[in-house]
Amino acid sequence: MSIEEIKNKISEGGLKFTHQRMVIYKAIEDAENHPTAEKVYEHIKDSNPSISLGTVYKTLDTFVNHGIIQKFVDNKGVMRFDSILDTHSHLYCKKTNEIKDYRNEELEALLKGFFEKNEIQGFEVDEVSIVIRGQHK
Amino acid sequence: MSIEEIKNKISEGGLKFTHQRMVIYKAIEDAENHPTAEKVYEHIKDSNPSISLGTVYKTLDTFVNHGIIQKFVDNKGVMRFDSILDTHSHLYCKKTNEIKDYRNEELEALLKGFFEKNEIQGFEVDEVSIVIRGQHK
DNA sequence: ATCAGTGCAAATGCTTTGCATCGGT
DNA sequence: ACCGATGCAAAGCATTTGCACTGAT
Repeated sequence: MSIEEIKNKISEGGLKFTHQRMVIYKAIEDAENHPTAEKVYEHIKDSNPSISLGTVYKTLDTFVNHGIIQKFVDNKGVMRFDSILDTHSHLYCKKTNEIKDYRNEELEALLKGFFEKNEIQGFEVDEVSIVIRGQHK
Repeated sequence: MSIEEIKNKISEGGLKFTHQRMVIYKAIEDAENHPTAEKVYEHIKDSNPSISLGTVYKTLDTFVNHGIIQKFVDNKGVMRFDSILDTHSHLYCKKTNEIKDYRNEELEALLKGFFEKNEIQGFEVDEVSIVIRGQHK
């Protein structure tokens, strides 16, 4: 995503465009494996030593609340951030603790079909996601 | 589950059978919505004021390591405990933060079939679980 | 009697909060 | 200039750890 596009994305909804937000957004977008707040901080602090960890947390939170990024919890209870907004599944590696995307249209269609046919009584389904645990070969 | 059965379950694998372990196991089994360590402690402390929160944490951890119970992380990053060991999905309620079981054989068969047919390259799948987010009607 | 289990308090790790200062609009 | 964004440090919460004491075998 270009700098202009990121700027527009941040500005939508009345957020101020700042250097910190630019850098933090790029860090999430560049990371291939959904980073923690700490990882984002590690990644940016060498070239931007003045950005504080607190700002990273606040900024990530702001982005999530404005629908700019998503967050979820890993199996250790730590928050992970993701610039991809549409539905996809995650592969959790027991060895390395990495979390990678898994996209499969057939699987998504299968699940969508199932929950359209089978209502859960007394419960309104918003989203369904899959957690695949295992390890890299 | 009877007291004798719980006693056997705990004794298997060389664990000592203690009053604390009995009480903590029963608290998990009785709870309909996967409790946190804190909730287990809340539930037992009136009738067992001498059991400390630290012991609840250690005991739950021991149970998990011996395959007596399971644990998972909720969407706030807090550990939840579950006396049911076989595969099942969870319903997360956005309103109440409750987590309920959802069991559906067709869904489990569907997923099992999918992952038997579709290998994920470079990744060995151990278990697949579904997270259903929504709210009670 | 032995050694695992327990209680308590201190420590840890991740995240949030308060508040004074800074900077984008 | 205004008001939101930032930096820093302190506080908060869930969980873990260390260690002396207790109790099941």
